[in-house]
Formats: sequence, structure tokens, C-alpha cells
Amino acid sequence: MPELPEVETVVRGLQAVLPGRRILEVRLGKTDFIEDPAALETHLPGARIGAVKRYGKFLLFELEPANANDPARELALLIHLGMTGQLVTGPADAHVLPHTHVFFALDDGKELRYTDVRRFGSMQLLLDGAREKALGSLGLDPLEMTEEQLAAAVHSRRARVKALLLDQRVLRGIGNIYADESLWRARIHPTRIGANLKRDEVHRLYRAVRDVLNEAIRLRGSSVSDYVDSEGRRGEFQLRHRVYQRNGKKCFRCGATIRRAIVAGRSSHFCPKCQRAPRKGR
DNA sequence: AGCTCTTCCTGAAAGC
DNA sequence: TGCTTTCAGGAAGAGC
Repeated sequence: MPELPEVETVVRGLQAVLPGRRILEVRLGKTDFIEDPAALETHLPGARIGAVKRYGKFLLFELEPANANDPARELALLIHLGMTGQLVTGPADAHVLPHTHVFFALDDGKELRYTDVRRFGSMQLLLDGAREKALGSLGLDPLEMTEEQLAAAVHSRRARVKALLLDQRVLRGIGNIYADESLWRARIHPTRIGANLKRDEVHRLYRAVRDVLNEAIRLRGSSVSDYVDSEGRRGEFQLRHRVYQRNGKKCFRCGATIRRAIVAGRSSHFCPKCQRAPRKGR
């Protein structure tokens, strides 16, 4: 699943090839994951791609409108890869993968394609004032936040820490894999209440989140199912997972058996010995 | 406020 | 062997 490290890897790959390119043509397959398909066909042909950025798990392409006649001054394309979304560039005559639903023909003869088996992703053209509405509710960037900001966010909430890590309004970019891996590294049980975390636990969590994400970026993300980077290559961080999908196996730290439980509606993997469960009740 | 359940979607894996 | 059921999950919405 594309989370922050996977999206960051895709963004870095696209930054190397997209800025400066002009979109010549847009072809669409299934469009139920696109907010306004007609808007893409209206505004994108002729537009030039500027910066490629990441906001949490979103990719944002800054665009220069095709010409002065386009009433939109500010134009950007916002993409979320959902669970199985892929953005890959390559020759226009390359073999087309099944479930490829968007083709962007570029002015260098190449093509940028969006493939998404489950179509849990989304695509939206942001005109003028729409950016704040689309991105304004996102929380802290885990790689840019300070420890004090994390402490304030966690200590003000009585939700379980796993739910907080997954909540994009608290931290932007973390999903199930990196939530579990971070909590294991910080030795914090997923059902612990945010407000109850001790100062040194927040410190460990801060370090764990950043270390896990940075290491995952270094290994170009986790390819558990469909994830590939912008050149179609799989990542390697799945080889370094310590708890995710390792239930029944031995904890790398203490040897206890990794367990799985549903927390915050998500399967959660943890070491029952390293990550002590909070006492039940009030 | 925060929890659980449901919906979207498809393919892999487990069950029979 | 082959068909059916279950599961995975990011995000949003409903209901409690």
C-alpha cells in the first residue's frame, strides 16, 4: 500500500522526468475514481507540468494552464494512490497493464500512466481556490514535525495511539504498515491512549516514526502487494518489516510471538512482550 | 470525542 | 478439481 515512503519514492522519480513537460493528450478508461473527468480533458491538454510535490499520501502536480484563454489561474492535479494505485512513466508504445485507466501523453514522446486494480485511489483537478479545501485538514508532516508538535497532538487526544497515527488529520502520510512498525520500534502497544503516553514514550515514538519512514524511503518503500515506483520497480523495505504481517513469528527483539489484533478497525501487529498492553478499565 | 460498522473494488487465499 | 467465501485496506459517512 502506498504510504508516505512509497509516495515519496514515486514523487522523487517523477521529479526527475516531469517538470517542464507539456501534456499533449489525456485518455481515460474507467473514471469512477476521478472527481470530474471532463475537467481533466478540458484543462490538461497543453498544460505544462511544474513542480511535483507530496502532501502526506497525496501527489500534487503544479500545472501551467495551456493558454491565456484558460480561466483557471491556479491549476494543479491531485492524486491519491489508494491501495493499489501506480504512476509509471515509460515509452508510449509500452505494453499496457490491466486496470490502467489514465494515460497522459507527454511532449517528449513518453507517457505517464495511472494503473489501479481496486480503484481506491482518487484523482482531482484543483482549480484556483480548491487547494485549501482538499489539503487543509491534513495534519503534521511526520518528517517535518518537531517532537513538541507530536507531543501536543498526542497528549490532547484520548483515542488509541494506533488510531492517532492513522488519522491523516493528526499526522499526514502514515498508514497501517508504518504505524505498526513505528509502534514496535517505540515499544508502545497500539491500544495505548494518546493522552496517557509518558514523555519518554512520545520521544521514542517521535524517533521511531521518523527513523522508520526515512529507512523505508532509502529502500524505496514497501512492496507488499502492488506497489511499484515511477519506473515500475518494487521497493525493498518489506524485507525489513519487524511486525507487519509477521503474526505467529518471533519478535526480532525479544523472541516472543508476534500477535495480530484488530485496533482502530485495522489489523495490528505487535509484540505482546515488548509492547505492553495498557490495563483495562478506568 | 471516539468507537464500530459499512461501502467502494478486485484478486489471492482459504474453505468446502 | 472447482466453486464459494473471506480477507486486505484508505477514506468517508452513518449511527451510537
